[in-house]
Amino acid sequence: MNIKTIAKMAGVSVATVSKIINNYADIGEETKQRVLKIMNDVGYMPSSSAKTLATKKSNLIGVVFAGQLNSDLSHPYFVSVLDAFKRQIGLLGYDLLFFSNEKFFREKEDYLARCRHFQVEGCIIIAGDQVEPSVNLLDSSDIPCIGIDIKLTGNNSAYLTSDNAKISSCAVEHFYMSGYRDIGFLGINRVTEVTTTREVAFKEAMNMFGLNINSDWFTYSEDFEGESGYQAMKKLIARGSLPRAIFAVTDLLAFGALRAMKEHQIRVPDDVAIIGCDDLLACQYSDPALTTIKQDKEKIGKLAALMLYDMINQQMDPKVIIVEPELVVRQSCGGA
Amino acid sequence: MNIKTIAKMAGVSVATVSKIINNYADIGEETKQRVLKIMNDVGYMPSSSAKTLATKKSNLIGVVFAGQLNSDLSHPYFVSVLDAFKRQIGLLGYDLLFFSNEKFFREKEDYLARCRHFQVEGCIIIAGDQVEPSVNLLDSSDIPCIGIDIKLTGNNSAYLTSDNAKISSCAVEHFYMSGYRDIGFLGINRVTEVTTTREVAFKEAMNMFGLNINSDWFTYSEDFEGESGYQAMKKLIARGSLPRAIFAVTDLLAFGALRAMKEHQIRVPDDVAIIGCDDLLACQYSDPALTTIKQDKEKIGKLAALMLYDMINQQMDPKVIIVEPELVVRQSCGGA
DNA sequence: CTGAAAGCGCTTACAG
DNA sequence: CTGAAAGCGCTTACAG
Repeated sequence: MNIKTIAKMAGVSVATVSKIINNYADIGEETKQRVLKIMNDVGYMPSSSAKTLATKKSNLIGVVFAGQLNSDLSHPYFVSVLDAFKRQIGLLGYDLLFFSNEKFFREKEDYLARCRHFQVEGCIIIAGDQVEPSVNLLDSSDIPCIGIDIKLTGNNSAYLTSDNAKISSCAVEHFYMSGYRDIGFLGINRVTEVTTTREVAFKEAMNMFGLNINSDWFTYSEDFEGESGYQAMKKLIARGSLPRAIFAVTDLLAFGALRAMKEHQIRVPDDVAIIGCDDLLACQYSDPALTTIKQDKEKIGKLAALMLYDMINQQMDPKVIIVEPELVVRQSCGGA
Repeated sequence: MNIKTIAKMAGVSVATVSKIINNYADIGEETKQRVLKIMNDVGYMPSSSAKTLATKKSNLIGVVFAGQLNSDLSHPYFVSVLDAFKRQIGLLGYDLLFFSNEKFFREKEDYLARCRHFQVEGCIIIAGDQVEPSVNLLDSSDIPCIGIDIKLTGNNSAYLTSDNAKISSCAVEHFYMSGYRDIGFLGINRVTEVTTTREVAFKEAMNMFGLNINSDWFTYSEDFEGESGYQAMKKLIARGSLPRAIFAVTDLLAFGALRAMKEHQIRVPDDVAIIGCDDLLACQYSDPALTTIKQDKEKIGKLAALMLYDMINQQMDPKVIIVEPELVVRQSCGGA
């Protein structure tokens, strides 16, 4: 079923049908209704590829999970952001194309090429670590890109991130105000925009409050999984000296730490208090419920869609938007 | 940059370039290498839409979240399945097209039309509730479809689901063997393949063990969110009489129930034991850690990809595959 | 081993 | 208000 058939059935030209599909004004009302009815009756649907080929517009947004060790659909934080993004960009009429990371044309991991290949109109790039050069290529291309937690610098790029410095200072401040002075840090052994910022800011905040930075109380997990947080916490415990409070750069890591402490009969928050970051769903149900710095996933995803849309359509000047984090007090950080 | 330019640069015909791209055998090695080098140098990438238009193959798999109240990217269980699916289907060379549910051509929610529109080669359909007729249309079309937790009956469809009857009997059996006799049920107020099966099987299992089914101990949440499980549990508590154990059809609901009980100083498992279903990550960190019936998300997602691939390529006879669930014992169900 | 040409299903100036 | 025709960038018999 194609446009030609419809034209024939209606006794009009292909051009006329095309104009009706695309809502051109200069079509007789009677003709329009007649053609519309026929299309409806036979369930005609224009071919996307033909349209894309003719117009260079695909109505598709590419989603790329950047980095060697990308989070894909496995990190609850990014999934939530993406969920909000999908909802909003859907309202604006776009569908989403998830590039598989596994395989591609002649084995090359070339995002820009893939975007051209599918003629996507814009991209959302989700942060990962060890970001490949091909992401930079995409970033600096003419394809509008919106980054989540990844600093994009291209002329047609913008990015969103929580205020990561503030996240750390929030945590330290809350510890301080709750009477904690001996504060440790559970970080991650990978070079990421986000985690690096949080660690630097953590130290600055410690300094600001005149608190001692004790490197014995710093421990690092291998990746973003809860299991790795567990391992990292066990390493810290094994060292013998424990801080009274720990800031974990991510809820997932905090959960792992919680499990390690439970195993070692270390009571939270009585022996060691802990604050995470993200406000994953599971924070409400953990033992104890996790005090955390909330990132507004809903807002970030929605804003990303809106900004990308503007960049695609009105050549809006790309910007960076920093979203405010928020302290959510639960049970894992009492008072010292 | 198109095939014509490459042909001109290499001094060969467009047809020859096309054959090289598609790895035809009947091309001179020298020619081939020369053209390949040029494509590489200029970073040429064939246009997907032109290729699709010419071949009717898009290398795209559509993902549809069925149902009025679909789970989209918000239900951790389906996200995990999808994650595994994406990884495997990516290895097989496909990218994923997520249809936005929000809006479409002339406001119609017609999945089949959308699939034709994009010429997707196959679809994965994720269960939701109040499934629209348009999903049935897609199911009974010639497009290969693989369902997750949704019974597909079309000639080119297959589906995967955990053995939901067994899930319930596992739970009841474990309760029974742990000494519990007064068992309640936390279900969901929506007509879904999965939840209906679990409820029916729950009652059958209760009968099998000669246990009393007390309707006072049945309570239903409005949807799949933890918050709704919380509300449902509060309703049950308000009725005054509590069972000694509860089977929640979903971990998310169980988490909500956990919170409600904590608020009412009901100890788990001392006062009321609970078993969930899914084995979400959060089960490990909840208070207490949740005993659950695990669905093998990894396996289901991977199998779905493999089956869909076979259906697309070798016209494999569609099948239904039932995946075995597995009891995971943690702390929420001790001994009575 | 290589190429000319028709065709895939649309859109878009342009002419009337 | 409507239509003829070129063009988008590929693939694929078919001919040589």
